[in-house]
Amino acid sequence: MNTLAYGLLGLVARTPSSGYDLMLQLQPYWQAKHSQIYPLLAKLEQEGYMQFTRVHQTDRPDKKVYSITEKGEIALKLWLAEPPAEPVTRDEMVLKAYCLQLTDAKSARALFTSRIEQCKEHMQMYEHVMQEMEQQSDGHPNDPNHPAFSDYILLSWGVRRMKEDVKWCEWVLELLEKRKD
Amino acid sequence: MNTLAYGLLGLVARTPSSGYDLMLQLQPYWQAKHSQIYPLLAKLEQEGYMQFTRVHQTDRPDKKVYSITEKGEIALKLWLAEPPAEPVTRDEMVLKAYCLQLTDAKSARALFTSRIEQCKEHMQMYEHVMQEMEQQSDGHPNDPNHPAFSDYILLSWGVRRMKEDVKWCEWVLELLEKRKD
DNA sequence: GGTCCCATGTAACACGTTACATGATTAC
DNA sequence: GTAATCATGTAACGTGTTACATGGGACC
Repeated sequence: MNTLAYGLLGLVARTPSSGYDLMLQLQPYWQAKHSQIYPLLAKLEQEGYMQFTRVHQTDRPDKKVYSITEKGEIALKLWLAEPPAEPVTRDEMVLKAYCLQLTDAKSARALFTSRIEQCKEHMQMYEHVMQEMEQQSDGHPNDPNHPAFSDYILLSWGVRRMKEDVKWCEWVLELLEKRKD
Repeated sequence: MNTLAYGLLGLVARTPSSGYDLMLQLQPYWQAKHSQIYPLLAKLEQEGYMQFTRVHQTDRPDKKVYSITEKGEIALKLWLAEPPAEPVTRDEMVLKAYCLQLTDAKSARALFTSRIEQCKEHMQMYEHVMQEMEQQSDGHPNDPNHPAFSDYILLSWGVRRMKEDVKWCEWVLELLEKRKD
């Protein structure tokens, strides 16, 4: 049982889904390809954490819809009660920023303007989804009892982080103005 | 040539160092164990991106001090000119937050209080190093011509992020007050 | 005497990505 | 026709972690 396994367990606990669907749902929160997900689902099913039913579709290929078992729910709740592991971030940008002195001023600036663009793209995506949520008439998602509460807070985290990263990049760009080459 | 290889190249370009030293220097920016670094350094040396000289020490074991070659510098500068890849973050916290509805209110709150503690610890470390930098008498590191400029901006990024994450956790904790169980 | 730091390496395993493989339906 | 989406899987490879292996010096 690794983190990806618990992530999948968490998704199917909310809504029974196919492997393909889980892959898409998981993307924003944990990057994993279908080639990693399918074998893991098979393993989780064999070990009794999940079960699946084959669902026939006429317009599309048939699918296996996975749902959580009692054993899976117990394991999931035990995992949830443990404090979260420290995040692991692998950002090429950090390594490149560390080498600023080795580049010309132009490349140095480009590093931060590129990152600003990346951040803004993500921010717009997040904000768009949040706005759609807020416009639904089933209550506001900032209510912790709303079913989309967790989605809402994670999106707002994304927006906050992107905003802060943009601010930082702009601050660095300002400092870089004073650079002599 | 992968990202870790360029990271090592960037470090030795600034200061020729041993594998052990590179491992320690790299830790804050890219997590890698010595078992990954030593073979990679050997490969980079064989392919002509780096060279090493054996340095004898009396009180400690001898070491191999790696420095960058011309070929290495060219490769490094080409890499620096490319826009940075999108960061990859793997944070268990995100997956756990997604499952908030499945836990009791107590575990839900614990998730965010634990994260606040983690953030504050990091923040204090970063701030401590920054303060030490500022107290050195060789100019202020927020000058882009200062040799520690890149270290300084990366530390300040760390502090900013940690502060923002704490704020977000506190915001979520406030919202969670209204939860009915 | 035990533990920590320095210093370098290999081996086995776990995790993640890319590529290979198949095949139907929908949209341009 | 050609590309995209849905749907599931395997194989090969690259990356990252844990464990094994060695050995001297410093410190308590």
